[in-house]
Amino acid sequence: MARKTAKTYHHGDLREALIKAGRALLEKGGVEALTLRACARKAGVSHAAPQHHFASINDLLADIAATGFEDFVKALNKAAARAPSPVERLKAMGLGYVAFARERPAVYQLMFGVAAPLSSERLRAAKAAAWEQLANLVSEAAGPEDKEAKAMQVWSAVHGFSMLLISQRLPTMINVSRTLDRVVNGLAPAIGAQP
Amino acid sequence: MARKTAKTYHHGDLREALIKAGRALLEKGGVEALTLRACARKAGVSHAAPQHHFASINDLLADIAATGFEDFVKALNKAAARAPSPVERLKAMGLGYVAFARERPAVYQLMFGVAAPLSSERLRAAKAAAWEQLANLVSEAAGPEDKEAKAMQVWSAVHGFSMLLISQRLPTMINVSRTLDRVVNGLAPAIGAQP
DNA sequence: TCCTTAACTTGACAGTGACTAGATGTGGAT
DNA sequence: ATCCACATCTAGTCACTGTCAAGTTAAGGA
Repeated sequence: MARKTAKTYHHGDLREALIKAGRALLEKGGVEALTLRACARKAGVSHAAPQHHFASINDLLADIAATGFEDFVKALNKAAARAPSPVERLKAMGLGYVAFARERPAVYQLMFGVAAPLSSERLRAAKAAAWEQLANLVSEAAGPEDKEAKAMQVWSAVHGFSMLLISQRLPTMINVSRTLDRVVNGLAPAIGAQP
Repeated sequence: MARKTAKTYHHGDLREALIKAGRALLEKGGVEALTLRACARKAGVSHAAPQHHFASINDLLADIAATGFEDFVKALNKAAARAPSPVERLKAMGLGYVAFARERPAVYQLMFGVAAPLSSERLRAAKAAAWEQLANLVSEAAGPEDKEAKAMQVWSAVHGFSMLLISQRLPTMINVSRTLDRVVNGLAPAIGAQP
C-alpha cells in the first residue's frame, strides 16, 4: 500500500509514522517529551511536514491517545478473560486497569490527564469501545438497572486510585498493594453485585 | 512589613504578588494561561524577576497549588461542619470535594493533574493537612484499623469522579447528579462504616 | 506528455523557560 | 553620616515550542 522505508520526497505513510514516533517518545520521555517537532524529527521529515496530516498538535495527540485506548481495551479484555464469574471478571478488570496505568503511566496520563479533552474520530471510537466493555460487565455483574451510574462508580474508583498512584500523590505511609486490594474488592459490593 | 503598592525598584513582596497573579491567571485562563512571564507581567516586573524568588516555574506552581490546597481544606471543613454524624460528615465532605473540583477546575487540575509532582514546603504542609483531615474522618466513621487504606478508598472514588467530570471524559449519556449520589452514598458502605 | 495538486521543505514569527551580565537600591557595619 | 556587601530587579540572549506563508518536489490522472 505505502512504502515505509524508501527514502523518497513523499514519505508515503507519514501519518502513521508520526503516531508511531509519538508513541515511542511518550514511552521514553513522558508527556513532556511528546512535541510535534520531535515527532517530525523521529519520522525523518521537516518540522512543518505534520501540518498536512494533523491540523494542530492536539489532533496528533488525540490519535496517539486513541492507540493507547486500543491497547487499553485489549489489556482489559485479556485481564478479564480467565475469570469465571462476572464479579471475578470485575475484580480482574480492576486489577488490569490499575496495572495498565502503572505499566504505561505516560500513555495513561495522555489518555486522561490532559487539560483540554482531545478529539478525533479514532479516539471517539476507541473510547466508546472501552466504555461499552465496562458497562456490559457491570450490567452482567449487578443487573441492567442504572448501569451507567454503576459503571461510573466502578470507573471512578479505579481511575482515581490509578491517577493518584501514577502522579505520586499518595501519602508516603500508604501500603499500595493492600490499598489496591481494598479498592478492587470494594467494587462489586459498591454496585450491589452478588458474588 | 512590606510596601505593596509603592512603585519602587524593589517590589517589596514580589513572591506573594507572583502567587496572587498566578492564581488570577489560573482562574481566568486555566492551566495553559499560567506562565512565568505572564505572572511577571501581571505583577509589573520584568520577565526574569521571578528567578530570585522561584528557582524554576515548578516552584511557583507548587506554591500556587499550595494555596489551592489551603482553600481546599477550608472548603471541606465548611462542608462537613454541619453534618451530625461521622457518616453524614463523610457524605458531606464527598459532596464538598466534588463541588470544589467543579467550581475551581483549573486549581484542582493544578493540584492533581500535573505530570511531575510539584514540591515546596508550603505545598507539603497543605497536603498533609488535607490528608490528616480525611484520615481522621474515616477513622471516626469506620474505626481506626486500616484507616489509611480506607481513606485511600474514599479518596480514590471522589478524586476519580472529580477528574473524569472536570476533564470532560464522561460519556454523554451520564446523569451527573444521579451518579454523584451513587458515588457519595457508596463511600460509607465501602469502608464498612455503620450509619 | 502535461499539469493539477497533494506532500514536503525552508524560513519566519511570537511565545515560552532559563541563563548571564549589569544596574539599582536597601540595610547593616563602621 | 558614610560606605559597601548583597539581595533584588532589568535587559538581553539562547534554545525550544507550535503555527503560518511561500516556495519546491513528485505523483498520477487527463
